[in-house]
Amino acid sequence: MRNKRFMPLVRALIECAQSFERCSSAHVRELGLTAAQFDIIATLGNTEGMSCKELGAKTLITKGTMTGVLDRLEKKGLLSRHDAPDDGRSWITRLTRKGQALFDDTFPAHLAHLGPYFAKFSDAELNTMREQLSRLRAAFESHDLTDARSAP
Amino acid sequence: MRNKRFMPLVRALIECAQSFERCSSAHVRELGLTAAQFDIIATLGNTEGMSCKELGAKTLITKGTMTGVLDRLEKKGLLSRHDAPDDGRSWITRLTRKGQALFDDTFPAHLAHLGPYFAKFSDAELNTMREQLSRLRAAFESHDLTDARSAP
DNA sequence: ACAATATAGTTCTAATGCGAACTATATTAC
DNA sequence: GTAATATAGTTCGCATTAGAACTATATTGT
Repeated sequence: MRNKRFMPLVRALIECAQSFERCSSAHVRELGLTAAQFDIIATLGNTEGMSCKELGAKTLITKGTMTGVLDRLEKKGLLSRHDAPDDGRSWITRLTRKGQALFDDTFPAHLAHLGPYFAKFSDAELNTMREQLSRLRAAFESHDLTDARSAP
Repeated sequence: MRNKRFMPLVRALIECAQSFERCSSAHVRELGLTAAQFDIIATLGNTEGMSCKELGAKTLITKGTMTGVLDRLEKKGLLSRHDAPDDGRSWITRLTRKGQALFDDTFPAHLAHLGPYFAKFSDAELNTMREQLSRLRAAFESHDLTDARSAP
């Protein structure tokens, strides 16, 4: 059957991603934020703000979750929501001055925290891994593996 | 500073893992289970059962979450808990006949569902990726990046 | 213009997910 | 043997996650 040849890779992938999340979020929590909250702050840092949809695409947080995360950040005074100029359904979410200050304080510190974990990997190695993971992801995203599909 | 050279890899890693989770759990949900529940069923399938701790190590579900997942599976009649013979604090969790039947029905089907996503990857490629991911994970797990450690 | 459809965000429910506090049992130190 | 400590599971609080139903606004087809 040879059905299971990919299982060790799957396991390594999931373990690696979880291990990174633990590394990363342990540090982020010390900064007083959750991983999802930090993700939003990091994405909005040094930008003019963006819509909920754009945030969802860049952070991989789904929209149902997004509302709650943004609500809590807004309550903390770290971001604000403004009417989008050209779409009455949409908001522009932007860091407040306090939020931008938090970004300035924590983002470089977070990168500095993560850097050492990658010390043993050359740029070329990081690049190769990135390419392979992208290729694998593309395979996962291909919804029509063998089927023909009717019109969208 | 060259501080951010690893960010594209991190992003690719997280996206790839999430993409896999979506692929996998979309199929699992059709079988009437959540991803965590299926993970437990798959781990217990064809075994004599194991402790909560062992399950946690094999599935990466933390013990705080484990209780709830096992409770729901027990309520569905898919597994049962028995006293551990040599440790009064511990349980042996085992699939019921119904649980084993579910495993037999769904596990091969799940592997068959996932297989095509890896069709374009050779065994050698899968192996290389697995090794690299393991190496990366080992880096994340190394709590002492620069420190010496005392005896265990 | 108007109806059909699509999209942006919100709300809802169920299930994780994590860390911390807690209980009960084991193990160790002395 | 008893106190100190460690471990297995449970419980709790809070945040996140996914998906589905819902509201309000846009877009499209005619």
